[in-house]
Amino acid sequence: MENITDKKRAIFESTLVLVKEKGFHGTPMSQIAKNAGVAAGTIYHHFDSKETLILELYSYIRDKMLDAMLQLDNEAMNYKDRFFNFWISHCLFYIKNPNALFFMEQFVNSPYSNRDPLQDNERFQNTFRDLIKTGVETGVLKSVNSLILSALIHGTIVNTAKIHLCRRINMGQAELQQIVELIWDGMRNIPNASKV
Amino acid sequence: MENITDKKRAIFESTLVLVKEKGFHGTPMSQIAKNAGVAAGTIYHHFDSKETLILELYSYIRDKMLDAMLQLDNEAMNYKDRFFNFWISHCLFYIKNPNALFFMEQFVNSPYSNRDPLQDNERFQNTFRDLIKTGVETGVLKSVNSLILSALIHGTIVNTAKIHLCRRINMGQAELQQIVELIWDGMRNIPNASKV
DNA sequence: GCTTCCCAAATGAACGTTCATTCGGTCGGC
DNA sequence: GCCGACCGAATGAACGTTCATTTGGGAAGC
Repeated sequence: MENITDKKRAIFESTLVLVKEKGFHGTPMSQIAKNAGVAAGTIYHHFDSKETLILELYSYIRDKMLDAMLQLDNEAMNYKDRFFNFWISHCLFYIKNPNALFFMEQFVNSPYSNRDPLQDNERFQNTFRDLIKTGVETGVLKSVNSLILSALIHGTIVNTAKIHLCRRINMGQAELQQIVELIWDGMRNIPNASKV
Repeated sequence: MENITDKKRAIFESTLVLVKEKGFHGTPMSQIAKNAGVAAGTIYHHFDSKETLILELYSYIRDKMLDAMLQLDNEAMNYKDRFFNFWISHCLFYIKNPNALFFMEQFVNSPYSNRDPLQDNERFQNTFRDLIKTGVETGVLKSVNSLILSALIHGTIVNTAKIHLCRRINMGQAELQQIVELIWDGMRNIPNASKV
């Protein structure tokens, strides 16, 4: 029942795991091939080069994440619940897919991410940004540049997942909830807030 | 008037710039040497290997950062001011030393950072953690695991600096101040906070 | 003061390895 | 028998590292 796509996926998964463990530099194409159960040459039937493979893997992961996000989002919820739901489900996605998280983190901090226009990256960022923008415009969130706000919030999500995964700090639903509350307290607009 | 240390520093600086631009993988020793104005072999008089060079550069940067932090900290301040001062000066350090920031970010997301015990890394993390711990213990900050809190806050600092450096969002003292306020609102303990 | 010797610092061509990529060939479906 | 998918040994370039050699300056001997 193995078709073309399955082989491609095997290559993707193999690359993902190896890059997480060894970094881009430390993962030879030969080992990607071996772990994927294919020959070295086969990779070049599916991808032009190692760089292309990495770039396409990035898009692949990004799309998988976007799907997961959109599936869990519920526009009918009130804003706070939607914010919480979004934050937590996003965070849980990272926690459940550590390979994806570490790959993404390495990727965005590498020269790969600057070579490509990454234009359709926009769709991913916008999904998130729109939620924040709505919050700012309706006065639920603080009146801060929504680009800055969404980047900050995304940072807290990634960070929380990393803390959970790297340090040995037990972090269940309760702790996650505590952290979102904290983020929310920072981001939300406090009408009666006038002090020196 | 050039002594041993100057050569080492030249190698460090050269590595820092190249790693930022091209990543660990993309910076050959030969180019590090060329940009530092030394011969390839010279690097090996000062460092055992490329890995050692990277590891030592990491320590070098970390210590420079620690010095900058400690110099600006003022234990006599009241807690909130001290928190703000710390956050902002830390953030400004990153903004003024983008090469250091991007190097560190690449480093911690690379396999290098797991190979080494990094025991004296503790001293760096503790400086920050102690400030947060004090806040939690005196009830100024929310009663959350201080390890988590300090990691979260450090994340916001790094993130803010990156937003400033990567996106073209103008971010002066005023915007920075706005962001710390926001972080502070999230982290501080709100005594009369009981709601559902 | 001059010469000699010494050694650490520095050099850069050469080496051996590793790795991305290529290519001639096999196999199975149509 | 043709075609696309797949294989894996072969290739060649790039890279980290080595080493025989040069350089420069300071100490010792006279």
